[in-house]
Amino acid sequence: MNGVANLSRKEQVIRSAAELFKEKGYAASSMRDLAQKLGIEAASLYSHIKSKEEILQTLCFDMAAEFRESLDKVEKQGVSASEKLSMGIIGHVNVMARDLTASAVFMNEHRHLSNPHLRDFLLLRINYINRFKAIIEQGVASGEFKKNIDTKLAVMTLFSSLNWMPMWYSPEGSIEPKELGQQLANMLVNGLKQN
Amino acid sequence: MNGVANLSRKEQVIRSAAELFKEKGYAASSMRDLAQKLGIEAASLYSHIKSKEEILQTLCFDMAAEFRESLDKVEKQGVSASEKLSMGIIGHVNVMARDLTASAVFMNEHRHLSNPHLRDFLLLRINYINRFKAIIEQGVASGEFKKNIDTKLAVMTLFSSLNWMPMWYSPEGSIEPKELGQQLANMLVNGLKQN
DNA sequence: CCTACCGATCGGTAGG
DNA sequence: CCTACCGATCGGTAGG
Repeated sequence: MNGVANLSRKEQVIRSAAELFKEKGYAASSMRDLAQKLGIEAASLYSHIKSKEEILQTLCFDMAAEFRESLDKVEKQGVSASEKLSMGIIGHVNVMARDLTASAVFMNEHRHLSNPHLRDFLLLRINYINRFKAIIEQGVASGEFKKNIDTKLAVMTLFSSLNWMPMWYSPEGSIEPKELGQQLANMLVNGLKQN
Repeated sequence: MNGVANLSRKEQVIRSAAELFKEKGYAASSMRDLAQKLGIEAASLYSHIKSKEEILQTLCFDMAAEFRESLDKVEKQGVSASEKLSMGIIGHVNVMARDLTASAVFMNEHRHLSNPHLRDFLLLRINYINRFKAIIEQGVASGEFKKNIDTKLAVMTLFSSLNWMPMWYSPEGSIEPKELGQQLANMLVNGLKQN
């Protein structure tokens, strides 16, 4: 009946759940914990959501959609592979920085999705990774990147670095999201060593 | 009474538990799941272990000790900072490759330790990370690494890359542990770009 | 959003 | 290593 208020309350539930899932993990977070965070009874949660897993699905697939949109824009740019890779990294970091809590859940808790959701999620993820891999391969083909790199290893290393970020990064610290993305891109593309 | 047989059986329990914890996560793994894997009743597990958490403690602190020993050896070498960093990375990868299952648990499930174990674990980890950070700082001071890198960011990126490895690496694949360590070290120190 | 409640499952113990 | 069992907690429903 009250669509707007319901939506807003549902978003509060999802937000609180994300914080809880990030902190304790999905499986160790109980609906009673979540209710307590919101100051209501556990049974009352079910007027806003259908199930515990529905919350996880929302968090995971919403993040996946944002990552995809970010990469869509980058692929349209007519720039070199190394620039494209940098832009992809910066875009990925920006999406994460917009919601570090949901990003952490996306990365660490997706395995608790049941099928067919888990399967769908993993397909989205492998697709996203392969699009980055293609950019690296273009860079190898064009001579921008080293010929002897293992592109699968390179792309997995890249994603590892990016995906752990929500676990340690705090926007209150010295470095801002925009600069973080640029530093990360620079480090992964150019390495630590003085040329 | 039968010390050797007991120890061996206990190790089987811990090994199976590690596989389960890696696959489903600690909180979502039940002692009944574990018992089933071993073909015994859940209650029988408790003649080999004191509690579910004792298994997690064993896995986490044994891995932590191996990482520490590996880094001890590297620090004794009288080599340049970039060589030391490469050796540290290769050593870390070697330790992980020796037991990918325990490594995954070490990385993903340590947060389920209760205090004071969790606190102790986090102290060990921050100490290990700071030793790597010191190597990077030496490299910056000596001019081997770029002056403008954020060393905290660099070390967190390094560990992110390393720590996700057990999640995607399979020794049955094309690349062997030794080469994986070298490629990883090369990528992080020198970057992807052609010099 | 609440009270009252359900069946299932949890980690673990007693006693052999 | 087993049978038998415990109190606690789980996700979720009925009915208001």
